[in-house]
Amino acid sequence: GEATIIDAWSFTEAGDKSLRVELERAFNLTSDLGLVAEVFFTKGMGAIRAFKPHPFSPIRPALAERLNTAAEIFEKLGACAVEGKYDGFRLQVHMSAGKVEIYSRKQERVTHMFPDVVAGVKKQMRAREIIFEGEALAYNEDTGEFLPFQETITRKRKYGVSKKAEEMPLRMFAFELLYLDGKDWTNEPYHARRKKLTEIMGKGDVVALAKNVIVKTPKALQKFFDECVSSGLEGIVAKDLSAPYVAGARKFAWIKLKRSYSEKLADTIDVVIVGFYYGKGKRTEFGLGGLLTAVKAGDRFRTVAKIGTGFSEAQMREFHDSLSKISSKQKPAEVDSLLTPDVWVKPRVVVEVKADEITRSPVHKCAWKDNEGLALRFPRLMRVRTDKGADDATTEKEVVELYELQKHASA
DNA sequence: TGTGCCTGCCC
DNA sequence: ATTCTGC
DNA sequence: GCAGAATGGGCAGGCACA
Repeated sequence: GEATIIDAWSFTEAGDKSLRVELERAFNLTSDLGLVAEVFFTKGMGAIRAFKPHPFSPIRPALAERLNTAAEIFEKLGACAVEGKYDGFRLQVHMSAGKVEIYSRKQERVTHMFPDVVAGVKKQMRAREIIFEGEALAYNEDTGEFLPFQETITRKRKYGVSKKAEEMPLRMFAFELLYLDGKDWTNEPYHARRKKLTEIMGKGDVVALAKNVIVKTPKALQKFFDECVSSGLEGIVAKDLSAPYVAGARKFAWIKLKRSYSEKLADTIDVVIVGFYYGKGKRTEFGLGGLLTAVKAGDRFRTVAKIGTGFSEAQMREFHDSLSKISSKQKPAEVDSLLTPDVWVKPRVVVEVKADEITRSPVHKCAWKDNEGLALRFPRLMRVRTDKGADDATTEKEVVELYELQKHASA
């Protein structure tokens, strides 16, 4: 990847990797390897050290690590800032001389998809030149509810943009200021970035500041997390008050805590394996890349998720061996599935799977009705339930109940 | 014109 | 997105 | 600790084909 290329440049000049960090910073601030190369080879390291972001070159976004409890986060950061985590898509907005461009998390130009955001930014941000970030999502003004990610994502489109924008206006929750009127803000501490962002935010319906507090105790952190979750957010992101904005890195300056990390707030269900896939790359050697799993509905087994993560290499070998022994040439008669695994398996083995939430599905047969079923979002294997048989698996009815519960929980 | 399959990008 | 593994 | 490589659900859009 880019790291290898940058290392190579460092070698040509210094004979080792010593220039890597600075070259990488230049790349992270512009997402433009060509530009970094040109500057490096024509002007040298002095110009690389002087690199700063500028409008219309997307900055590679800072990323967050994760921890599982508020206590662990506080141990790591001490007193810190905490922001609500919104379940939409991340946008980086650039504005200069009245022109606005919007970039996605992967630095794609997505301006044309969000005319409503563009208009809101022009109207609300009191700046000549700015780069800032936030999360955009669909929002119901009347009920105050956020729409599920599945709805928000339909705004990511090429055609029918203005009609869709009218039907489903977005709201953008801003959380980072990176550049303002010629000044690079990425090296400023978080508290300064946030203060400045607050100062330049004008009133309006589109852009708002992300919910934010400063906490001085683990208890306060936990309380804010609970508030966020009960108001329908995914969780929180905690930030080191004195840390700069570290572009393109997963540093412990940002730590996320999602509601699904907690045992109590996650959906953990027991599913039956009905098939498996051989897998690609490294997994070829284990003979298993993933599992097709189902819940129980009377005498039937209806698919609810594929599981492709959470097992160790040893576990993959074990699954391959044990499942091969109960394989079936064809789909077992009692299984309802639109998907075809590489190997069908008699529904016998139960595994515990964790998921962030339950979503409507066009491909999974659980609770299938009117061409739509239910599926798990972010399914991962927790453990094998050797103590359970197929009859003890979670039922379709229980999944429906969890789905209903989840809908009402976010009010 | 409509359907199904595949890809790329969101998470 | 989550998770595991080699470095 | 970090980077890389496996993998998940699902959306819009492109393309082949009926």
